[in-house]
Amino acid sequence: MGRQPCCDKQGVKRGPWTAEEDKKLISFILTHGRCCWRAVPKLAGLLRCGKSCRLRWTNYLRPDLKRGLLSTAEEQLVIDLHAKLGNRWSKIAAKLPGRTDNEIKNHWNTHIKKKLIKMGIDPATHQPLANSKAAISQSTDTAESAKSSDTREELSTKEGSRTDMALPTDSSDQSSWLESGNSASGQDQERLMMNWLSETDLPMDEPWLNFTSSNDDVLGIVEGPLPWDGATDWLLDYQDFGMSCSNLIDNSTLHSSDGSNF
DNA sequence: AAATACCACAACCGCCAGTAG
DNA sequence: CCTACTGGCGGTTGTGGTATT
Repeated sequence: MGRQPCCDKQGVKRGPWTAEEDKKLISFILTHGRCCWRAVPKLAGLLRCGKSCRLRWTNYLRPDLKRGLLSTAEEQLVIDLHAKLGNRWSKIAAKLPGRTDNEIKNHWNTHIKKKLIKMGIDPATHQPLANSKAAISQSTDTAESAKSSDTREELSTKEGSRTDMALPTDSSDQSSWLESGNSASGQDQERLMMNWLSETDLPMDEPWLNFTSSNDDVLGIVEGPLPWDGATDWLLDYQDFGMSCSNLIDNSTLHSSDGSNF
């Protein structure tokens, strides 16, 4: 039988995405919706494999993504869900709007795991570790966690007030926020997007022109440092719409062939 | 100031499930 | 039922940035 690789590795670019590649991918998906990922790189003029495009989109470019550290509420939710679901990161991520499985997985491995161990809780079973000595030996094993995680926890506590902005602390607010998907209604989103596109005159074809943002942090969705440089600040405006991709796809001229959801 | 260690997270890899033909 | 193919998932790695020595 044998399985074909997702792409032939020859002539396929790997490694970090450039701002220009991001723009191409976003522009393509905004104008055409999400068709089969295998075809995306060719149609969008990218030297990437489809899988790489899909990952980049779902983990990084999707406009409905929240960025920044997980709030304490989100963190607690992750712990609870992990206790029930285990390492089913995509299922966990589905309960945290604006968060990706990759992001949660990373956060689990780098922060939560250490915290739990330090608290004497086995992150795998969520049961108390056999004894405190084991806990201590394990925690020393995990990156001398006491040394650094203390300071980080302080930091994260401090930053909690900042990151909490992304998730309303009031539970009723939160539920409505969750239901709404932290976004405008579908029609509004589309209208906003089209207005924005016309106003900003975002080039849909190459060459990519300078496009700078003057409005950073409108809805508090975009937080923390973004990996792209100033030349791609336009993404901030783009993300600020908090729009849902599915609406775009539903209304796009080119319908998704697989019909799957985000 | 330079070297080294450590951390966070973006990206990749390999596998699996679903499905069309 | 079988095969080929795609999208998605979870584990792992690579790399850039930051802290420490």
